[in-house]
Amino acid sequence: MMKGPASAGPENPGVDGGDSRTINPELWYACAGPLVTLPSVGSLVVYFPQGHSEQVAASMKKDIDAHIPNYPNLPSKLICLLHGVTLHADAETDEVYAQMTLQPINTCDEKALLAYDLALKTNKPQTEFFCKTLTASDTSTHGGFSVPRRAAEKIFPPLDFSMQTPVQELQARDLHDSVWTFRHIYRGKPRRHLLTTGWSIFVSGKKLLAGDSVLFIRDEKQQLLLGIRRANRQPINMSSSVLSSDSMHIGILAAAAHAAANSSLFTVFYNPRASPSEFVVPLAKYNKAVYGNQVSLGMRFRMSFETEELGTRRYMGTITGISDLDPGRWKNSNWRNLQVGWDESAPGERRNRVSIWEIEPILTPFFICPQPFFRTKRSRQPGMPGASA
Amino acid sequence: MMKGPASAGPENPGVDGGDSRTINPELWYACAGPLVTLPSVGSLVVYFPQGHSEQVAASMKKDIDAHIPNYPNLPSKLICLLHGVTLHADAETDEVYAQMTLQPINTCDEKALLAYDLALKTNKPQTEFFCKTLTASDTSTHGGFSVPRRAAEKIFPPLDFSMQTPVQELQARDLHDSVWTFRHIYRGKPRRHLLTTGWSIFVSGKKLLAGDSVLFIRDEKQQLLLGIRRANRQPINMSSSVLSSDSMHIGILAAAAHAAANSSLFTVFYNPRASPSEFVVPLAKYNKAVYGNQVSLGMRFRMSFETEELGTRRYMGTITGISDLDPGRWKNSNWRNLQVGWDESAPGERRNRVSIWEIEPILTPFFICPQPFFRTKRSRQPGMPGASA
DNA sequence: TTGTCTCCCGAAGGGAGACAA
DNA sequence: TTGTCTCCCTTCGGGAGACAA
Repeated sequence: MMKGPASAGPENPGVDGGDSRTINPELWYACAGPLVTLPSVGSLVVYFPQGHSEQVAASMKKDIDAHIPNYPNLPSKLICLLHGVTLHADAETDEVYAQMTLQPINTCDEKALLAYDLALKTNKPQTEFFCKTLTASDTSTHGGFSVPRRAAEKIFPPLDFSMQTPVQELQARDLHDSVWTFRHIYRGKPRRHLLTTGWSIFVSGKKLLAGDSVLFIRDEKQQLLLGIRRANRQPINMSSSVLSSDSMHIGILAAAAHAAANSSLFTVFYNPRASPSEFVVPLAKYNKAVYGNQVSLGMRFRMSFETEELGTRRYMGTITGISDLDPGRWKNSNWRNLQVGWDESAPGERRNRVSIWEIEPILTPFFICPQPFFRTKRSRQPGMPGASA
Repeated sequence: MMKGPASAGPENPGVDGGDSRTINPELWYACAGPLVTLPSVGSLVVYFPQGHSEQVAASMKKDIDAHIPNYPNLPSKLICLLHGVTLHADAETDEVYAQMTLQPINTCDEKALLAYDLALKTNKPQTEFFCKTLTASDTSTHGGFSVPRRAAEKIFPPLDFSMQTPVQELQARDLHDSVWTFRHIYRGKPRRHLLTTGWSIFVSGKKLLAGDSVLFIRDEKQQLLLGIRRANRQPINMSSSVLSSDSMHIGILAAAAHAAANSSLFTVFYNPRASPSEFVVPLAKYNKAVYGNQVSLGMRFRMSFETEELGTRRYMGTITGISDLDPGRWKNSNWRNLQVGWDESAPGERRNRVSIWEIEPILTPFFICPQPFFRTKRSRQPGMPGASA
């Protein structure tokens, strides 16, 4: 058994510590999942304090307490200029998250805002990759990783098949720029691709379990990148010995309120896998959804969900109600104000409340708002931003 | 090798998850260290937002950013009623911390407050314990833990010395109420006490390194308790993928300000080992120190520090300056407003700024304020709480 | 095509006394 | 009294093909 020059464990060229250096965006997006996009720097976005609060609550496994003070000056949504986005990965868990710097802007010029319809360029890189959910054998202490044939052929450098048992050494970088080395061998009867030496160190290093997934990417420079996605979406983390959850929630609201009052910058962390809370939405996407669609009770729609193996699938549903999620605190918010039912029973947790920009309404010719009394009660003037903005 | 019924690892009877159940106070205090006391529930305390902020900054390894808004309505100290104290330990690291529920009280009746001089009952339990700093051999993969003779005799149940090699099984509970089982044997030539089977599982489970300490307590019910204290006081934790450090600081200040404005409850976490920031001080202790002593430049004092092995030692120093730590944000605060020099060079990090209630002034008959011009500039009226309260 | 088993053999590590600081 | 070493022997677990789903 030949050990690499740096013996066991990953080799980390960058001075990491946290993860404050540049993270490979391809890998970040691959780990984040097919549905995650981030708004472009310099674009306008809508920030929902309510959604932000929800994400923190999900991360803390704790409901928002009732005794958080109201911030009457903080609207349920803030139009912001997105000053910066940096990609990160948790040093412990590799969980991906993004830091965004936002600046609330004056919303007096509503016309200009409505006209804001920048092309939603998806700057998600498209690259060759494969993703495999780990089997019990893959994570067992006996033996290595069984590489799916097509995956090995598509992603890994070709082996020298003139050898009796073709072998090579693979190097792949993870989100922290740590290099992991694997022995890639083609052996057995019948022949198959395996990763042997180096694999178990990776599994234990990342604390992977059967059911978790690994993904390999080959980037444009023919370098291998390596990411993980954990199966159990249990809110991994902390009951935080540092800050009470009250203080956290207050911190979010007060920081946003302060920034709104002064048009100053504030910073949020967006954690795409912690909870389905895309609380920073491109203004163009928001406008298109809110002013482009007539939503009504009974309306049918499609919505994309992530599958295993990094694909997407669309499920059909029906709008069963339109109401504020938290009428006390966040009145007239568009945040998840649609109650929905689903045609199929849920693969994982299907949500029973969504926001309008998450769905694709199906406007059949025979089903354009036939029941006027189903319309939302507060008749919304088309062409006006929501009441509380 | 006889495995316990529950095979490897600790047995955890309580449904832990976090640590929300009752933590053994003796063990908590032992792990917290000899200098840590917590104010009594129902007593009055002084809360320093500045100190709280400092602790969070230390936990985040991040300085307080300049662009945190000022909270002009938030004084540098709040007199609070302490409604509740619960003891906790971090599920990951066993780091001890306390959650305190505070209620700011109206400070109009200053006379009553000054009169407040409840006896500072130290409710720290005093129990039999021993603490040993782990050697390289203790933490090596080969062999177990060498128990100091006196420690074994004082704390462990007596062995049956009629046996040729006396052996017994020990069970000890940690802060999470997990039970760890060890084989305690008296063998070797010359004879010594050792913990063998079970020890390495404990070391790896708690991620102990040479230099860390373990402590065993025998409580009044003759049960063994087991705690750890880590050597490297590196701020262990998180660059937090949940909340920006700005939001955290704002959260602290806004939560305190909101509670102060409404005389409502708020919650803080006090982490005695994260940083020397005792930011919740019994009012009696505060009053005694602030109004009982005349502090002057050049004044000599003693101050207690923790030694290894859970003892205390007092070091001598001299007051070299009296000034606000952060004159911009927290004017006229008593929080660490004394600059000090030390007679001996520091064992670990000796602090160069302390608060008056942390020191014991030495009032020599020949050294009672001989230099009037050394007095603090804003002549403090004795009998008046600090200007900003 | 690939997940699991079992077998083989080398590495890791627990548990003992020796020895010395 | 106790920290480190070394030796012994068990256990663990990487790495191979067998075999079956």
